[in-house]
Amino acid sequence: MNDRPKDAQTSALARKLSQYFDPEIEDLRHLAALEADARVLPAGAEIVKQNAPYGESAVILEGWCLRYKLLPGGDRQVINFLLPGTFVGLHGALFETADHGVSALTRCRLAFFDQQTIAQVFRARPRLAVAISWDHAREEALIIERLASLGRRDAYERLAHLLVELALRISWRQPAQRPLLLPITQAVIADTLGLSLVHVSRTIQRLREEGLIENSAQRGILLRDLDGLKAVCGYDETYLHRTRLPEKMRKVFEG
Amino acid sequence: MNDRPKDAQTSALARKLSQYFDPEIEDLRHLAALEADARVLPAGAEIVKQNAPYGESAVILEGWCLRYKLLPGGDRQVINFLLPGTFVGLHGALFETADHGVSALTRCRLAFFDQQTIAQVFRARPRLAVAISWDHAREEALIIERLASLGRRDAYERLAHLLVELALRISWRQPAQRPLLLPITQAVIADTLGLSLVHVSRTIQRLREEGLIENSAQRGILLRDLDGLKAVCGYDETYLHRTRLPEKMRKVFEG
DNA sequence: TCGCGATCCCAACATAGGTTGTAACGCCGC
DNA sequence: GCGGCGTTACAACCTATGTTGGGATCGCGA
Repeated sequence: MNDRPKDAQTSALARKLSQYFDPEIEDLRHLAALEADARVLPAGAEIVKQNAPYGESAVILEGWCLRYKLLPGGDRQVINFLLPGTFVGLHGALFETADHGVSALTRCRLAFFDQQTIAQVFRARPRLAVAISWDHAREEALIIERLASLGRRDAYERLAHLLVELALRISWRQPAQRPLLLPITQAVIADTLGLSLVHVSRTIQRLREEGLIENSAQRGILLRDLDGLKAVCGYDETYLHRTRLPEKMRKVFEG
Repeated sequence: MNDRPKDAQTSALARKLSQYFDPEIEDLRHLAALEADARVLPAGAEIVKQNAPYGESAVILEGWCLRYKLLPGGDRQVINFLLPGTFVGLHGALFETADHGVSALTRCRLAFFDQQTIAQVFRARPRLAVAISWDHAREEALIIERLASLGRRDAYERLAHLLVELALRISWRQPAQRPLLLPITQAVIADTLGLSLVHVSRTIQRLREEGLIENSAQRGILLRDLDGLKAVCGYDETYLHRTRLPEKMRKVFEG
């Protein structure tokens, strides 16, 4: 469903939104305006500071970021993983203070823009506003699925589910990429799945013994048997919503 | 901050969005168009069916609804509680199939509208589109806080946190309402907090023994000591975002 | 009036997962 | 080469929570 020719030069943002609709030249021009001010950040850099007033908003051009929440006790709960083409602090800017933080998981390239620019985009291209709402709803679906994981799956299933989800999200963007190596540490996994570091280690060990993953190589986790992992957690990818806007809806919103 | 005079006749939706900005007459007229087709549903009615194509969208006029996800094993994970003034299936309509269900928790009055109508509203009143995005971001913040609860709080704190959150959401809408009686069963709480029914019962008992709550009366849980409950979970209400759009942002988006 | 389903209570037992502690390995700056 | 830091491995023990099973209460429809 996503096999139309793609320009390798296209920005990640445009590529993502074009999963939703066919952007016109004018749309692409406005998206490009958002991506003018690119900066490189090292892994671990803090992009949005929790409990501080919101600063600038940005789009991720390259690399992974992490949204997380710090709790009174000092614990950290990872909310979700942000891949290239994702906004950082777009909707949050509508609030006074940030109720969560965002940091760079890997080395990243981000494009910062001010609110004037995005407001301008919304006014000039209402269909982009709808596309961005659609994208927001899709990101929310990921968070909801994680919620269901924490609530109703055990550590073994949770881990398998997370690994499959990340693998699908990556390989959807870069179908060619092999092997499937995820750039995450066990500490990040623990804070994502609501487990202790030790138990993550135990559970990874189990998956390894069963031949589903491997992590001897370098940093990161190597997925060896994606279908096996899917079977472990009964993976159902409906929530990823890997489809375009239904034709019926398109007519309504484009009309 | 929210003590401007309110017309009791105003719809819940208009009241909610006016926490965000001052609607003009024209805005209210368009919102009213969404609320024309009101229907009453009994408690337990299914509004959105998981795994089925999306049907109509709606706004809640009265009563509480429940968003939930059914997992392969038959477990249910409650996503969040929808109060009057909340949309049902608004963004979901942009997807092909529903990845979660919505049902009426209490007897409800809902106003259904078709996509043509809402698209029309967005075109005619862009500021309403922004207001609705703001509202969406606020609902998402609730889900994220729940995620943090499931990941990093124990049963005792989780329960206290949920009770405080619901109490604040209700009493914000109806400051006068006393006593604070929540219309939820222990089974719903269990499915919300990722606990077993039995453990919810145990934990409620503990809160009762400590004089924080009471549930002898009728159906539901009666909150007796809100500050005590807040202390139990270290409640920080930042994530509720009970503030209006920052002045700076207002200028940008209204300009 | 009876019975039935939903809700809630309670106790005994089982286990998933947390906590603490130790150790090995690779990477990087000095 | 050394030392420190981040990451991972693994074992012993502990506790929060799940499971099972029994029973009480209440509202409501037949």
